[in-house]
Amino acid sequence: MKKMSKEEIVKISVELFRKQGYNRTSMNDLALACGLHKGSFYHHFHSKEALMKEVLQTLLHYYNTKLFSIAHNKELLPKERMELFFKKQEPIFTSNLHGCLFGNITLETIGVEEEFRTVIHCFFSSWIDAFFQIFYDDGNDQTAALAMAKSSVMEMEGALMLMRVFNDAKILHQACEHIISKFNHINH
Amino acid sequence: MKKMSKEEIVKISVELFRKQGYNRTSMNDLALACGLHKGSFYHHFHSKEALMKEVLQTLLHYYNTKLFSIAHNKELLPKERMELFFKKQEPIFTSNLHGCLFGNITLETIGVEEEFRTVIHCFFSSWIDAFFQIFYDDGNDQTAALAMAKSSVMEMEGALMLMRVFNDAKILHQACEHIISKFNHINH
Amino acid sequence: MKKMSKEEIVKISVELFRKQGYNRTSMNDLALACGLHKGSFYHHFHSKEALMKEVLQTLLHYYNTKLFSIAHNKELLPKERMELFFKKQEPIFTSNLHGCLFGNITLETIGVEEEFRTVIHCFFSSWIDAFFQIFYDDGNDQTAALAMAKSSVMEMEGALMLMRVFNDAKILHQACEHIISKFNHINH
Amino acid sequence: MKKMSKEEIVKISVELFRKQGYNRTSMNDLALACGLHKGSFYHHFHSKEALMKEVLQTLLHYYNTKLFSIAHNKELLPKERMELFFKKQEPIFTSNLHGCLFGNITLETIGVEEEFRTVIHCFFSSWIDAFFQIFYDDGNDQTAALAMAKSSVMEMEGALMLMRVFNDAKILHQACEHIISKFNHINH
DNA sequence: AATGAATGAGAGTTCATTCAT
DNA sequence: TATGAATGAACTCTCATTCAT
Repeated sequence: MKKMSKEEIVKISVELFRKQGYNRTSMNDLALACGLHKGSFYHHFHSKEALMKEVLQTLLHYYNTKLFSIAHNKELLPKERMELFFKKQEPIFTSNLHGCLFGNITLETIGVEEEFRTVIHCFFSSWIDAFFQIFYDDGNDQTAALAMAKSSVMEMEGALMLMRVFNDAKILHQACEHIISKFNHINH
Repeated sequence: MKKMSKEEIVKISVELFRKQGYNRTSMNDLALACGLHKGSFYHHFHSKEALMKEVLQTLLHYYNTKLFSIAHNKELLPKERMELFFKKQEPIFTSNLHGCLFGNITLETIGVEEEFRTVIHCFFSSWIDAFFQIFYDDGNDQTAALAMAKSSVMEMEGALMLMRVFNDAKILHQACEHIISKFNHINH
Repeated sequence: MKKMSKEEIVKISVELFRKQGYNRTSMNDLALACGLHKGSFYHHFHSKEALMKEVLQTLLHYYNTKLFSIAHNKELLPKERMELFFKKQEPIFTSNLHGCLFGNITLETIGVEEEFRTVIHCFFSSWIDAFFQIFYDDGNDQTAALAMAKSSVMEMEGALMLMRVFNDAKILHQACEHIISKFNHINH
Repeated sequence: MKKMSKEEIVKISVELFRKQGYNRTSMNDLALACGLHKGSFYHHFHSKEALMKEVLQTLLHYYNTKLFSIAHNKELLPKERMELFFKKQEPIFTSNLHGCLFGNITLETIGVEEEFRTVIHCFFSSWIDAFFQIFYDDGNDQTAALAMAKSSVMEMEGALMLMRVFNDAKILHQACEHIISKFNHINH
């Protein structure tokens, strides 16, 4: 009788969904990975969809508090915040070369599963907001900062895709450096 | 009795896979969309995987000849080539806001279905090659041109992702403009 | 909800396979005969082939312990052992005139399904071994005893075939008597 | 455009059915083996069952005229007839170690496909009749000759089964020799 | 005749979900 | 709360058969 907390299940589920995607990960896969039986899963989550939603919300909360919050830390210079952001993000996204769960499941689900759209939307909005803050504080005007934020998020998600295609974590690293290179030198 | 050619089936399949992804598109979905019976599909393709491979290869060939080839057209200025590329690509990628099939299925399948990796790999390599040619001809040195090419492809794939998340084709358009803005003014 | 144990399922499956053969018995047939749903079968056996293997192995074990073991019972005269063997075997093989599962599926599967060959091989080897022991103990030398054992097994399998063709259980009975008639009179 | 006569198709079908059995041999398998397309098959035979019936009838006729007829050739001694029978039969039954079509499909179909029972019945009756004739002419009384005939056919069918299980054509050969050894020495 | 496309039933299998114990 | 058995829908795929060309 293994007692599993919701948190542990969510943690393990993140990893499986991140690797295999939403549809190719069965409830059985998840249960086995948790050392539970399929049926036991339904004591914690009443459906696969509900589990996924909780997974995404937990992850969003984690990103908000651990990563995106860095952008608002006025004790650091904008460039320093970005560097810290990259430093903290890299081990998460490159682990096992499986990328970012949100990115991974966005294109798989967005055309079919409306239920995830809201969380996904929030995730990307928060990320863009975070980068916007950094670029704005770096002296760019609002429109410029927003454009830079969006384009940086895009570049990172694109980098995560190419990283998995080419099996090469350096691709993500270089994208980060490219973004860093956009910062004003005046500030330093 | 409706007669369907492989080409027609592939065309219709592209659209369904593009919208719904690989796993959520069943052989039945595809058959119905073609006005055929489930079993009739296997007259043309011996498995779903084989169909998908043919879909991807056909599409890759299409991109190579219709889009990526533009990059090597020396009769146009580099920037003009890029503009033509964007002009031709936009209606394809934005139609129904379903994005780019390759991008859409990459993150869904790459961790599980090894069989598609090669075509996907080719697609991204060809795209990067094409952009490299343009940036190189625009006067950038090899390393710079390659970096610009990669980062542009990433930005576009990221833009396609955000386009679908935010239901807004403008996002892709702006990414294109952002890339165009990187061109040297000297050439013009 | 009807609960079915593996053993019960195997028992029922033996009967169906014995009557209809391997290929003409569908998972649906088996499920219905067990009062289960097609899909429920896969809770117990992960494939039809796996089910069949278990069926054959269970049956082989049954034959080894209940029938072939008689051959080694030194408390009985060789001829008595053979008579006991025939007495015990007859109700099994003649029930519903469906013959012997191993014999029935050997010629159906041996040219196509390599997976069953090993168990089938074991079955016939064990049977020949058993008869060899009896004939050897009856005073025949090794080569003679082996030849008699083989030819008796062949005659019985042939009899089982003709029994089903002619719908007549007597055919098997006569084959048994014919084999009994080979025993030395000296022992008695 | 390959023109195939019914005879050629039947010949090829015998081989496939002999190896793979009835149910595991698809119309497609047969068509391909004949260098035809599935659809073309139905110009010659209106169903798989009809094809099989014709295959069995053709084969029965072949056996009747080429093999079983030997038994009635009064110019030869009974034992010589049996020897000739075995000589002619052996290459047919041992080729590719696939055995005898009738034997191979009897146990697969007899419990399910009533349509083949009659031909199968005829085949075995003819065979037993032939052997009966030989043993009767060898000086055995009617009941003895019939018993010997039956038991010889059984032994041969059993030998064919074991031959395939043990991948060893010698098994059939030894069964033939065993049968030959039953002949009266007085006649020779 | 031969072809190639379509049919439709059904096979084996997977899977999210339910529920008695 | 955990288990293990059952469910039923859906999925991929096979196959005998049909039929216009």
